Amino acid sequence: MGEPTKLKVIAERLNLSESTISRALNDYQDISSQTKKLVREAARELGYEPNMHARRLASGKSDTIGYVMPVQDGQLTETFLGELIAGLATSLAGRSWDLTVLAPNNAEEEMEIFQKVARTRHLSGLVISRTYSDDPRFRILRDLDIPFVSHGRSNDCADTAWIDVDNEGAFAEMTAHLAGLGHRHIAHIGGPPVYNFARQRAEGWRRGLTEAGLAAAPEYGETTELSFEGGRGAMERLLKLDTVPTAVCCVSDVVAVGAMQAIREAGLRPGREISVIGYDGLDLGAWLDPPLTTMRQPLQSAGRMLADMLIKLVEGESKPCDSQELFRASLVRRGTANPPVEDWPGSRR
Amino acid sequence: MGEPTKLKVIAERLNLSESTISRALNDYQDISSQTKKLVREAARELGYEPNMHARRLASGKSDTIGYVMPVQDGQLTETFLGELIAGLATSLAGRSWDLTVLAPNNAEEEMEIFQKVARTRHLSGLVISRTYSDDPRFRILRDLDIPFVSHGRSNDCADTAWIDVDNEGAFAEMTAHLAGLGHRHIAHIGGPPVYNFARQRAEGWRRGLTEAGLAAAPEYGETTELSFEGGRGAMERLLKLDTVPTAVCCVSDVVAVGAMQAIREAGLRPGREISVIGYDGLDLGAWLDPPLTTMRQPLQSAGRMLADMLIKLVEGESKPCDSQELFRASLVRRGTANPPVEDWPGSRR
DNA sequence: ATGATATCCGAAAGCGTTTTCGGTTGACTA
DNA sequence: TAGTCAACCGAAAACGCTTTCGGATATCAT
Repeated sequence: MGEPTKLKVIAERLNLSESTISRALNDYQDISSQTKKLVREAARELGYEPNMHARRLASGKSDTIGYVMPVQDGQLTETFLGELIAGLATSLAGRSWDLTVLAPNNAEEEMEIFQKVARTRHLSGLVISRTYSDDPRFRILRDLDIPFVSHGRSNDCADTAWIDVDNEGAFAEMTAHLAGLGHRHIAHIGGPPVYNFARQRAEGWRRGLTEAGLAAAPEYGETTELSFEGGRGAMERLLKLDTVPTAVCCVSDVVAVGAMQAIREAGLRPGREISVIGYDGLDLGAWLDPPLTTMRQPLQSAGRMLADMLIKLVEGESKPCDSQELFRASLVRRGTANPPVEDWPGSRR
Repeated sequence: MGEPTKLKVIAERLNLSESTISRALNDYQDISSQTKKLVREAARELGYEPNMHARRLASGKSDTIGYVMPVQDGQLTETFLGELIAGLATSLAGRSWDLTVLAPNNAEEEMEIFQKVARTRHLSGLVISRTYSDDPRFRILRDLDIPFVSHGRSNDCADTAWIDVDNEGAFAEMTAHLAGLGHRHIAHIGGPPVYNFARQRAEGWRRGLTEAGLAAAPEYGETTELSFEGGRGAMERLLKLDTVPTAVCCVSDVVAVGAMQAIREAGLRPGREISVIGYDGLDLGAWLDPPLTTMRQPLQSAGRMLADMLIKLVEGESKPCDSQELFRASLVRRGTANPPVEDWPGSRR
């Protein structure tokens, strides 16, 4: 109730000037620690909260970063968005920065947002996600001189800031796990190679094969949409091959669930005749029968880390190329990855 | 590159005063339409974007609303957060308002946020979600005189703005559907009654029963956490009853999936011996075997509507009690709701 | 005592808008 | 022709803070 207290009333109450109050609160070095204490107490008593618009106008800083939501081509956004945004917001709130969310509906709108940010500088930096192998945003944001960090890499990220999971390592490990169980016919259902993570995961699968001394048959490298139907369709194709694989590495849990369905529809059982491993660590995988073996990446902390990185970039405390962090994903053993069964495919092999 | 153009340069270029430029761009009535056109053209040519901090300071408005994320007690947030936030953001962007996300870690922090918003008015309004039956936030926000809309109702929402789905109607319909299929023993696995939607859904189930001329046996009204394990546990209890229900209405899809698992573990098949209907319309339900019958609510537009409502409230164009919108959920027929099987439970009944 | 140095604080000029108020035109009425 | 009234625009004061610069006082060595 009543007017919010501003610097002026604190100044009058303490018989000091507004500028002194301001500098005291901002911990300037040329204010005696005694007056600082006085000012801080008075500010607390009076319930002072700085007017952020005035502050931002005067200082030229915005203390705000923007999270650019993935363009809504699919609806693959669901899972991690909540956690990521929450992580960003809490980390920023700790330093009394703000998070604003941008939701471009297409690449064009996204570009307009970038342009506007570049002109007005009303956002100090951006977080982008869902990166493409060939992602023009990296170049553009660099050219526009907008500080940014990406959740995921691209071809063009050598000297930008990013965090990512070691997709290739994860899929190499996944493949090794299957090979270790005795599988010799290990296929891969990958995602559209425009996504950088899809390309990396396919690469990891190939590396895993060669490291296990197995050949990467080209017909075992399927590619499909990141959806249930995509996974099912790809698996159906694999099931028609002369030598049906006994194990499949899937680019995502959702795709893996689709693959499982196709396996069931072929009269087989996932985890017996054909092992399946997914990726994402979604809870829903555990609810299936049998529960889906998968790999989980640390997502809860990703938001926080992105925020911290970006703030440091904005404040000039670090350089983009020093802000690159690779996480490892870890195998979650559930029910769909087992040794191959002896008597199958039987007559066909 | 270079300095962003401000009012001054437009003024100098057109030999007009800054104030005229400002009023022309803001479509004041006391500027001739001719100069307005001139000004607008010049502004476009020069790539003018108003400095929002200056604007907000001068006007005293913030043109920003805050979305308060649900406190992270569980992780039930996942599904709808992305869509909701996207809806909010796009709708706001259309009017060049901003969306900032607040992520309190507990009720205390949430309260601090409210206090701060009340003092500084740096956010023009708030959107809250995940409402409780007994939700103190409604009173507090009203007392603090902060414009807000809620996604979900509460006991105390008679004269506040909200949008919600007709939970009671949905579960009455769901129950009627099962009764129409011939079921006479219809149970309900509900959520914690602190959540208003959980209470409403339980109520809808009861109403559906009485409208179908069936009695609501108290032991058929289960209550549990909103999780897979919760659903499984509740279903296990129902399976131990003397008269096992032949159909179950579940408060959410996730709970329903848990219930299906319990049914399977009992050697029965969901959709045959025991029908199951969930709620939320999650995609994952369609991936199960058999696919889960459920009810879907319109979520994609909820964000947009919340934003529109709140803006109108802030601008004084409407009153809270006139901003109440009830959506209907619609049945998604899939595989788990069928007529009861004749010969079951057989000997036990 | 004299200057040199620190230490602390006030004055004042911004930051880029918005918005009120009054003044200048010209047209229109009487 | 004088007066009235719109229509249109400029001047100037906010909005609440930050930040530079210089001035005052006190401290110290010379």
